Amino acid sequence: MTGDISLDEFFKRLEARDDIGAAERDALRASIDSFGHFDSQTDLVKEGDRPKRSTLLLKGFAARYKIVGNGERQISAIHISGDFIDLHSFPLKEMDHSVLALTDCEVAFFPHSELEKLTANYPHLTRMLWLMTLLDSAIHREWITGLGRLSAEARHAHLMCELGVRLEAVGHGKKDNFYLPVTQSDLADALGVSSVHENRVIQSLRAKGLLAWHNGQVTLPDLKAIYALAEFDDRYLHLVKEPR
Amino acid sequence: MTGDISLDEFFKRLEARDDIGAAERDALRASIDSFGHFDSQTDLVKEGDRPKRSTLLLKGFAARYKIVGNGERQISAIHISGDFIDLHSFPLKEMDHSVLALTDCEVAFFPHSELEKLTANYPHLTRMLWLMTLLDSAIHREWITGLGRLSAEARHAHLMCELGVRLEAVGHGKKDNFYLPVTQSDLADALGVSSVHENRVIQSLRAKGLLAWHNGQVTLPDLKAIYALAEFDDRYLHLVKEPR
DNA sequence: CGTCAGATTGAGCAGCTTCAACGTATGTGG
DNA sequence: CCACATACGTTGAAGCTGCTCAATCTGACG
Repeated sequence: MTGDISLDEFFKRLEARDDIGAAERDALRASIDSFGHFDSQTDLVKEGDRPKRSTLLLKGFAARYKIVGNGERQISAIHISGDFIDLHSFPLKEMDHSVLALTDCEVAFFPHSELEKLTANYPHLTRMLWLMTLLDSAIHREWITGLGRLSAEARHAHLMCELGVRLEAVGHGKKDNFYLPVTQSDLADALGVSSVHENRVIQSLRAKGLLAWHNGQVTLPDLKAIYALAEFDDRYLHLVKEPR
Repeated sequence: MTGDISLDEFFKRLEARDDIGAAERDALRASIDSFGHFDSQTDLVKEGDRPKRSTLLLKGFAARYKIVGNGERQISAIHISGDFIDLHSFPLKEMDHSVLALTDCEVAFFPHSELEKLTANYPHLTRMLWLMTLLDSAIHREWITGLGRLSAEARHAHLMCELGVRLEAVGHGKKDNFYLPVTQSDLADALGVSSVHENRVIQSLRAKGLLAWHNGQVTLPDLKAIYALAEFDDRYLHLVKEPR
């Protein structure tokens, strides 16, 4: 089962922000309790859960979401390989939202008891894990800005730009060309629009020559133009390697 | 200058989630470098800054915000007494947004070098500081859900409910009655609407008997009804005292 | 009394929703 | 291999939410 499984993307994500020593890598690997698989469209964790472990996404796509009163869904984050999907449940204890597998997912489980040992013995590594949750927070703020002040078209464009950069940073595809096997409905729920309108937004971007999307393969033919339309600046992703 | 200044609200905010020992309190107090004041409408930190210290808000209201291309502003968080406004700049290093004083503000500064010592010597306290940033994150997610899937009226109601609970938790007013000296424009920028529409939303809530607001004093005459309209459930604020 | 920030009002318009239908690809059981 | 089911994508038309522009009102303050 563990044959193919690697922490490559996770280490890349960390290394993109600061050096991680061999001892720290070993400590991280030793903190893993087990590996797991989730089928597409199943929940990895549910709102109200009190997980005793945190889940690192090794392979696949997942989304944090909440359901509102009328049954509509809002996605607050899309996670890719190398992302911890619920590291925050370690200090927070109770989940205030659910996480759904958008595709089949491979994961690694880190028991909170092991994470607690890390916080006692590896201060720098603790700050790096803290940092990982702060990156989620930075992305949340960017989404809030988009939802409040940008058009649906700009928001869609922005999400494509963001995913391109994040995927490239963990070695999956390029900024302007990557695999994104999710539905228009999923994207609509992330962007806060109806699936009908999301479809029209995509058509509009296609017509402008800013987006191609076939069989889950996204291409952004004119990066400069789509960055401008989306008002995208990747600084909020903090892809700067420095002592932390 | 330090005469009136106390960390009461901050300790209340922490104690609402877990016990903080005397040694931990002392360590926190000892980590303070200096105190400061900011006039209303001035920036406490600016996007792009690389602060060498983190700022704890002791008194007043502040807002994190970004400006978009057409000059519009989106507020992504409203902070009250006892909130760290840029604790995330400790691991993140660079600010990806600015923070504005909505009123006159009193603050305490924690140099990052001191925070680093805390992470080396006080693992539990470190997790509590981490927790403080994760609460911001939880609020961000709730705002995303509102911006994406609730009406402007429900969002306004939700924000009032949230601020009531948060203010009561640090000893400022009651859930249904508190002081909020900000403008309708500020709220509009937090809720992602125009100030004209925000004014109409407020009038509608007043007409329904769900909101009174004079001279900055907010009253929610029918908590149950406004919670229902806002779909407000305070679990995302994690006001549960337990070992962390 | 003039000034200014903030609040309020009206009218017309744009973005997005809703409802409903239809298209298209893939898979499945008989 | 066909009949059917299912999921996803696409299209049209009507309507609502919230925006823009512009004017007016109000209270605080010098």
